[in-house]
Amino acid sequence: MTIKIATWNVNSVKARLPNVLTWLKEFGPDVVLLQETKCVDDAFPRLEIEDLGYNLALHGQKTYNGVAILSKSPLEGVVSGLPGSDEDDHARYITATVYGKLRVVSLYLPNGNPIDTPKFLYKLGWMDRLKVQMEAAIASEEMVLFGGDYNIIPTDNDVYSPQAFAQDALTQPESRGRFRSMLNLGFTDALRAFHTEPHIYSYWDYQAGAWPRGNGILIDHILVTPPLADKLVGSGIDKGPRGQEKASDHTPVWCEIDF
DNA sequence: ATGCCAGGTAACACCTGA
Repeated sequence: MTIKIATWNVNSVKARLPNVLTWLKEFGPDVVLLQETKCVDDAFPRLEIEDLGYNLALHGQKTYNGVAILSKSPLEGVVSGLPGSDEDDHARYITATVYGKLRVVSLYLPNGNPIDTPKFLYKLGWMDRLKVQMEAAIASEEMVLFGGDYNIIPTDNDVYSPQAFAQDALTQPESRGRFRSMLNLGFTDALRAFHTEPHIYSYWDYQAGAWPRGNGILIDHILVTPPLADKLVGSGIDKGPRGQEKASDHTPVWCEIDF
C-alpha cells in the first residue's frame, strides 16, 4: 500500500482549524505531524479532526509549542517528550507507531535566537538529545521517520538571502553541523531524495511581504532510516496552504511511502 | 538598527516566533 505522510507547523491549531480541515480533505494525507499546536490537550479540536477519519496522539501545552500526530491507522506505543529532557517542560516531541510497523516522530526543535543567549545553548542541547534518539532508530533497523520543524536552514541554498540569516540561530555552524551529523548517521532527507534544486522553501515570514516576494527558508524536514528510505516513492512541498486566508507561516512538507 | 505580522494571554501591553 502507498501512504502519504506530511509535517506542518500550523502556528496554533485552534486559529488554523478551518485551514487544517480544508487541507486534510483536499490533500488527504494518511499521517500528519503537527507542530506549534499551542493548546493543552483538552482544548484540542479533537472531534472535528476525528470526523475526517484520523486517530490522534497529542502532546500540548498552553500558549507555546505543542506537537501532535494524526493517523488514519490506529496509533500504538505513544510516547510524549524527548527522552533525557526531564527538567524541560517544553512540549516539542511525540512519537507513535502507525500502520503497525512504521515509527513516526513529530518534533519541534527550538528556534535558538538570539545566538548570544541561553536560548541558543538550549537549542544545541536539544539537538544533542535528539541525536541520541536518532542513533537508536538507526540501530533498531526499523522503519522510522523524524519529521517536523527543525528550525535549521541546512545550507545557503535553502534561504532567499544567506546574508540576512548570517547571524541567525538557524544557520550557525553549530546548528548546521549537528543537523549534518544526524544525516550522517545514515538518514535520508525525504524531500531532497527527489528534489535537489536550490531555493525551495517551507516557511515565509508574515512580515515584509515575504510570501508575495518569495522570500522563504526551508526549515521543515523529514528524515528517514534506511529501511524506510528504500520505500520512498515521492516527496514535495504543498505551497497551497501558505497562500490562503489566515495562513500559517509554514506550509506542509510531505513524502509518499510504498510499503 | 528597528520594525514589519501574527497568536496567545491577559488586560487594553507584552512575550514569542524565525
